[in-house]
Amino acid sequence: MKISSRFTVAVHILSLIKVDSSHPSTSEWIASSVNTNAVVIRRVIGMLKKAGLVGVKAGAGGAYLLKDLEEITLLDVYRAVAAVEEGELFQMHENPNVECPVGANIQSVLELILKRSQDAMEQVLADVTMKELVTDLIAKIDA
Amino acid sequence: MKISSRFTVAVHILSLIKVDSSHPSTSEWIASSVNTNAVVIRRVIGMLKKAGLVGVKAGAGGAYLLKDLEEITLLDVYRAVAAVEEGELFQMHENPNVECPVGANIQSVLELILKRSQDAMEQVLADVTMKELVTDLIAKIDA
DNA sequence: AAATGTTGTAACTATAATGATTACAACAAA
DNA sequence: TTTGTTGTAATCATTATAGTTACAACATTT
Repeated sequence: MKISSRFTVAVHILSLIKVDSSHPSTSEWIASSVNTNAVVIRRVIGMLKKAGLVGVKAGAGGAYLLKDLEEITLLDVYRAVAAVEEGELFQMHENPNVECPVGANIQSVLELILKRSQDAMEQVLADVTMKELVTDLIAKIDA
Repeated sequence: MKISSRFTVAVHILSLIKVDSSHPSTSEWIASSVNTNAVVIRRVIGMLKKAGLVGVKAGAGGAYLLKDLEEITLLDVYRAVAAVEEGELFQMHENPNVECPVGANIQSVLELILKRSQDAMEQVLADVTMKELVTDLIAKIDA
């Protein structure tokens, strides 16, 4: 299974808010850039709002950043949209048979390794800020 | 979303084949240790077989290892059961609007970073062999 | 050769998450 | 007051997962 596109959509949203100042960042406008339905965008923005990353002018239209892009890591975004529940990237099989020595002990052995693996993935996200991403993005746009 | 439990089930299967030599490794027997249906086990074993990790005595009953555990990394197992299609851990949103500068360029900027993140996760799996895991497992069992 | 037990698959089911869509009340700004 | 937007509920189609039943093909044992 894959990690929900909510994550990449959220990154797109934040980038667009920052890069395009010619339009108010309404859900319709963002949806036309992402190429999806405005309600999908509103749902993701709702999650970013709960995480304190953006604010929204209710009724009036338009989302805006509440933090500097330097202060937002990709991991913050990833967590904000609950792309994966914390510490739950790998699905363990449930209730192995504890009567069996292997069944009784496999979980704890695996957990350690899988956590390391997941942590490594998240660490890469933690090391990239939205600022860096948008800088790269603008470089591409201007190229 | 989470990575399919096929992966941890597969690790359980390989471990059991190695650790428990008192029984032939039939799907029923393995299923009773994993605590699931025998057909689920057969399906995973089928994938491990395609990947060349195990052989199965058709009709007679019993799976057996085709490689030394030192030669099987967790990444091999992960790939064998197609827990995640190669290079596809993160779901990108499809068809962003190329009329929009952000939509036109966000994908390529994101791809690089997400690939790094995914590679970091897989590298941890690649660095652990089934041998190490089973050694840890036996240590727990004997403790 | 026959009986037994296992494998490999197909088919079906239930469950859950995703993403798209419609609808509409609440609200802000002009 | 009008207009346009947000927040949210409700519904739907699609997809993957995991469990289950059923059964033909096959190997081993007697």
